[in-house]
This record gives sequence, C-alpha cells and structure tokens, in this order.
Amino acid sequence: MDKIQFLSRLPLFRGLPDEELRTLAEIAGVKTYRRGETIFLDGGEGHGFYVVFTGKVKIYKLSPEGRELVLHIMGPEDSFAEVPVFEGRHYPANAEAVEDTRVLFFPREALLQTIRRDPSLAMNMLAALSARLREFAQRMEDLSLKDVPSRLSAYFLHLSEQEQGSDELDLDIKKGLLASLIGAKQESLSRILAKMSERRIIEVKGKKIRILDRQKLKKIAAGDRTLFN
Amino acid sequence: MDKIQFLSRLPLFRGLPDEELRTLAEIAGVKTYRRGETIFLDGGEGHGFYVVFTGKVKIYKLSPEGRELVLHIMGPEDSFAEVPVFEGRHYPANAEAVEDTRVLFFPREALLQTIRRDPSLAMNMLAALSARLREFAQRMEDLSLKDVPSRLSAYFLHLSEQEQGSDELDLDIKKGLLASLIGAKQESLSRILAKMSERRIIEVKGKKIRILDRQKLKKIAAGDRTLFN
DNA sequence: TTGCTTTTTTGATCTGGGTCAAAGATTTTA
DNA sequence: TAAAATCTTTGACCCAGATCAAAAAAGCAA
Repeated sequence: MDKIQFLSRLPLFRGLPDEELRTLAEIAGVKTYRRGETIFLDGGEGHGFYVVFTGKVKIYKLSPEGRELVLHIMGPEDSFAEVPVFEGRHYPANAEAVEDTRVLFFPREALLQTIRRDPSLAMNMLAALSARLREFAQRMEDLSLKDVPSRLSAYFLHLSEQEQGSDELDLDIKKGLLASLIGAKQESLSRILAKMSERRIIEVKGKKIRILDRQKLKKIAAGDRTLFN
Repeated sequence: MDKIQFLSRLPLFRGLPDEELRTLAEIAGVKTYRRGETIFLDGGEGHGFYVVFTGKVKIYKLSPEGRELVLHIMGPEDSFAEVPVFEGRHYPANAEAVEDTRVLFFPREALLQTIRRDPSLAMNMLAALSARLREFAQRMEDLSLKDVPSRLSAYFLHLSEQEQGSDELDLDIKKGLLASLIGAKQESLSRILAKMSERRIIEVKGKKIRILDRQKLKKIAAGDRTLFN
C-alpha cells in the first residue's frame, strides 16, 4: 500500500517536504470499520484526526430525542475530526462508517509537531478549516432560510458541478441519508422527488437522478415555489 | 490609546513575542462605523480580518428574498472575517455595526507573515477556527433539530453561564436581532417570551430577563414541550 | 427461487411557527 | 417636549413539512 503517494495527493499536505511526508506516513495508522460501525461519538475524547482512504463516513449530530442531522458525508481523501486536535480535545459530533471503510489516523501530537516545524501545513490546515466554516455558514443559511425543495435542488446542482456539469447524477447514498443531509424527513424527500419527477424537472431511477430541466431546478434552488402550487 | 496592551489581552495573540505584537499593533488600522453602517458584504473581497475594539457587530447572511440569519454578534475582543484571509479571498457573510463601533483591521499579508514566522499564532488561529466550527455544528443541530422555545432557552442558559450563573440577564440587543440570532421571527419570539412569563419561568422587563425557574428552562432547552401545550 | 429484512413510497392528519395587519410602546430627533 | 421613527406585541389565519400508519419495492441471505 502506498501511503506516501496517497498522502502527497491530499491538498492538506501540499507543499510539505518529502521528509515530513514520510514521517507522517509512518506515524499514520490504518483503521478499518465495517458498514454501520461507529468511529467515534460526540463528546468522546479525540486523540487525532482522520483521512478517509476507502469507503464513506457520515459525520452527524443526534438530538436527545434521537433525531439526526448529517453534517458531512466524507469520502476518499476527505479529512475529518480536526477540531479536537486544536481545541477542546473532544469530538464535536459522531462519526459512523456508512460503507466498509478504511481510514488513516494521525495522532494529535505528531500533527502538532509537524505544524510547529512547517508553516505550510499550518496554512493548509487553516485553509481547510476556513473552507469548512464557509460551508457551514452556507448550510446554516439554507437550513434556516430555505425550504426543503430548495435545499434539495441546490444539492443536485452541487452534485452536478462536481461531475463537470453532467445531467446524470449518482446519489451514491441511501435516500434516508440524503434526507438527513438536507435537513428533512425521508417521507418529505420522497414526496418532493415524486413531484419533481411528475413536473419533468428530474427523472429518478433508484439512486440515479437525471436532470431534465436545469432552469427550473435553479429557480427552485433560488426559492421559487410556484412549481409546487 | 494602548493598542499593544489591548492586543496582548486577546487569546488570539497569546504567546506572541512582544516584538511581533508591536509590529502587529503598528500595522493594525483603526476603523470606526456608525450604528447601522455596513462593514462588508457577503461575497466582497476580503483584504484582512477585524477585531472589535468597542461596540457591537452583527455577522449575518441574507437570503435572496431578504430574510436574515444572524451568525454572530461580535463584541469587544472578538475577531471576525478570518476566513477570507486563509481561503477563498471573499467574505462569507455580511457584517454591520449594530452600535457605534471601533474595530482594528489587520491586513492579510501582515497576518500571514507573522504566522509564517511564529507557529504560536498559527496554533491560536487554528484553535479559534476550531472553536467556531464546533459552535456552528451545535447551531446547525439546534436549527434543524430543535424548536424555537428550546433554542431560546438554551440561549438564556448560555447567557447565564457567561455571567457566572446569574439569574439576571441583560440581552443587550434588540429583540428582533435576538429572534434572528435564534432563527425565528420577531413575532414568534414575542409570543414565546409572553408565554414563558405567564408560566413564571422568566420575567421580562425590556431587555432585562430574570430567570425564575431554571429547572423548567433546562427542560425546555432539552426539548420538553409540555409547558407549551 | 423463496422468504425475510430493509428501504422507499403513499395516504391521512396535525401543528409549530410563519405571514399579514394593526395597535401599542419605546426611542430618537428636532 | 412634541412628533416622528422605530421597535414590540397581539390577533387571525395559513401552510410546509412533520408524524403516524401501512403498503409497496428493493436487497439480501439461505
């Protein structure tokens, strides 16, 4: 397994001298989790951070009554649980493998030492956290100011962008998980998908979505509700 | 005005050598804004970050239709707009003075250079961004999984903690702003305050709140709705 | 294949909190 | 101090989306 090569591709480690990279690669442990397994729990003590190697991890919050909000779905090359490395020492959310997953684990101290030695890692990390803050601010806005169809449409457009503007989207996750990711209930999502299909805005085949009318999708994302009345 | 002394008290600059601190103090510009004045707009180009000296600044998002979500109310010693320094170069939200306000402004380049020279500033900054991420994750959970009375109660308990557990709270901001901070409409907030007063959970006198029944407040914060039925 | 589990859809109903409108209170300004 | 502007409360009504229940579809194991 070529850990070093993998690490060198990560934006987080860009610009790091090979030697530092080698040290990090040595220190990083591989952990494997099966589908459904918990990686850590909200409030648990965090001793380092993770990078997904293969598989998929959901980062989520649970309310006392057991309702769930998914903050992120992390895939290969994504890192998570940086926060407790730098502040507070306990995890700010739960993490669970939604597929069989392998992750790299970097112990806090190793990372902190590298950061102290090499400002470029600090800068990369600051950029990464900043990007996430930006994303959260947007998510919060969406959650409190936009309705569910709008959030769903925005999500589709986002997926499409990630696939170079393709009209063929692969959700790649269960619908229930998608619902929780956009802050809705499974039943609501199902109804909205049905309505959007009926209106020929999208076509749904299992986990495959085809965008039929990008203009209308954009309108809905921007808050237009006329299509639903 | 003793900029250096002020700066040396900030958690962000803790551990910085006096010389670096002096350099930063020299570079930092003071800007003043009147109540209601815009400091920057979402999407505008960001050339540095700010620390509140006196006054109060609201950081907020606006939906296309003009609905507002307040992300933060920043007071003296709080810093804001770090994100565009490290990533993306444009502001992720709007900022407006809600009182007559003086802020210190640190140009991006000065900050980046100090960070490159001194890892302790990088570490402080990473800790600050991490703390904010943690806060955002909590806010997102509250926004999507909790109801308005619960968010309001949590806010009161939070204020109380900041005042060493006192039962006498000073909102210090307009009710409309508070509403927008907890993701509600002014009218809803008003009704909930009325109901909580009627139930003798709190007492409201203008911007002063007195907690009468902390137990019930905690119950509501935890999601209990029996008090409202 | 068959049966069992999990996921998704559909139907019926309920409700928290938003909207619109107007009155009342407080603050600001002249 | 008056009057103008802004902020807050209250009332009537409405609706997006949650909940509860059950059927249908899709995955999966034996």
